[in-house]
Amino acid sequence: MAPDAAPDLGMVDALAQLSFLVQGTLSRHAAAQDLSIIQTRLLGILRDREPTMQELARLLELDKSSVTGLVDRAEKRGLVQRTPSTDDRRAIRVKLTALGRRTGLAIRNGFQVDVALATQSLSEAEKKDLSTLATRVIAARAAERGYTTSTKNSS
Amino acid sequence: MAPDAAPDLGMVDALAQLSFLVQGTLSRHAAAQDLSIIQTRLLGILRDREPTMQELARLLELDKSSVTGLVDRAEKRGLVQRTPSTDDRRAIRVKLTALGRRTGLAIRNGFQVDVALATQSLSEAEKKDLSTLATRVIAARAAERGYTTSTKNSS
DNA sequence: TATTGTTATACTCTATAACTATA
DNA sequence: TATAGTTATAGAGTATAACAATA
Repeated sequence: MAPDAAPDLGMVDALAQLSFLVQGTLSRHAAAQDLSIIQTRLLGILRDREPTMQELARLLELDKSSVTGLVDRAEKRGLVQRTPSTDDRRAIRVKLTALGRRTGLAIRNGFQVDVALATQSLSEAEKKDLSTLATRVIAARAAERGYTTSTKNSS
Repeated sequence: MAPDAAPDLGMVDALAQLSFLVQGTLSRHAAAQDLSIIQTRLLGILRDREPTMQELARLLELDKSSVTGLVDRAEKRGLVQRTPSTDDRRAIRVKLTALGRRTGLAIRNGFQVDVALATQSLSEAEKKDLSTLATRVIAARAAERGYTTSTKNSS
């Protein structure tokens, strides 16, 4: 049942390769809904936010003009909606439509199955360790970027 | 020194968000060399291989026509080189140039610094745990895809 | 016939620069 | 003047379909 001990790749290669593995998996489930990774990420970010275009640009680390196109395409597909901001007449807020929320969930559910498969060789304790350690790395980064406490986003 | 306990995001969100964090970091160091993530990944894969175009397509999970363009642009910049395959006159092999190897290393070195920063709040034991667990997830996947033992690639 | 690689084409994604409207 | 957002433009990255050369 235990094949060979995996020689540790070291933190640098392990994190890089894991990120490619995860992005590939996410990409396949996004493609099943005819969406790209970045569109999927947009849906994930909007899951619990209604940011302005500028805030979206900061969250996605994209230029504001890139966000315009991204939101254009998502809106054309009925996944998100632009609404005027109440307090600043220059700004607009972007929010999920019901379809956008459903689509994001469908992708997430498919991804979840693959995550379970990918981690099935780990014990329950090891799974807990992995998600906890990953969470701590993310939280440290969020703190650096000045996010307030528990910030759920992506996927 | 210990801020708040990070509430565990769960495996699904933790892996997805970590992958975006890592890709963003990698992307910034790639951009410092005026390269994209996918070009950087190409350099990483070629670090210890001289695959044919078709093998490259499988490794990158891209269509062969996409790989043609990718290698075209890398070759134009002097990062890789096409050489005819000795055993099959239809096939060609792609390999790194000295510049390609240097550039890949420069990106990797920059990335390594950020990885150290991102994980500095973990104890040495925790770092070891994280890289080991990540390695095991990668190894399980590699086994599924039929790779032979220790396969170093990416970054 | 099947496989390897390229070309033609179309679309998404991205940044830069210039613009409009509001602050 | 500065900020929020869009438009125009150019280029990378991607897939599909059709092709040439070789197996």
